[in-house]
Amino acid sequence: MPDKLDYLARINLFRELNPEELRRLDQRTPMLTARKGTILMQPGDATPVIYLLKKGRVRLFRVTPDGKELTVALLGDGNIFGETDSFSTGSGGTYAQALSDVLLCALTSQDFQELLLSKPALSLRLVQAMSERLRETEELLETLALGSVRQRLLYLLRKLGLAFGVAHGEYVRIDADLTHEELAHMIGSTRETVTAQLSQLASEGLVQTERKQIRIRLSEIEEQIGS
DNA sequence: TCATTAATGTGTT
DNA sequence: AACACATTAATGA
Repeated sequence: MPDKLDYLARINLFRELNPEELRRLDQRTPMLTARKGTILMQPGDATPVIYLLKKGRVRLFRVTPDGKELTVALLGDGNIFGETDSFSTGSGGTYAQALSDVLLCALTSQDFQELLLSKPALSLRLVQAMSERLRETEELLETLALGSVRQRLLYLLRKLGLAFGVAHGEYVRIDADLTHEELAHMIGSTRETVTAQLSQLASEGLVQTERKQIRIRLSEIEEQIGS
């Protein structure tokens, strides 16, 4: 089954674990829940922890010097995030916020290292996923630096369509409950501008929008990006 | 149902 | 892009 939650390189470590191993992991790691909106991690947190996201959605974001937020990644079930000396999913200065109620495992970096040693396939997968994340980050950087808001939004919609898309007749529905504001945070723009650009795109027939729902014509958007 | 909050739409600077 | 404000949908007491 294709992975629906693959935005900015999902690292699904659970996929590499069999049920017994998962059970063992559950037993030795504190499980915690947090409600929607909670900041799970922020720069300067004393305890280096690796989190495994068991259920829910989390966004990683950074704050620019002038106080604006830039979303760096959306994570779904099975993702990992955190900062330690030996491993980092961000580049320092990264916040993590729950976008839904979430269920997490907290691992110390020691636990995490032991886990990787006991299961080499995990390390391999981690390297692959992090390489992919790096590649996507470079691509994102280029688009953010060079593109118009329209270009950036189209780029984002394509990516979201590929990651969260569900076929919906002529359209692909982006199944991620994103608000215009959240979209703006992902492309370094503002809520109003995203709203306006989306209605522009809608008038061109490239997208259809409803509150917290967007459907896109993926292939036509890809054409637009190419040209 | 009513009141409040969240999301979106739009015009002005 | 920032701001103000209007409209509409969702939430929840």
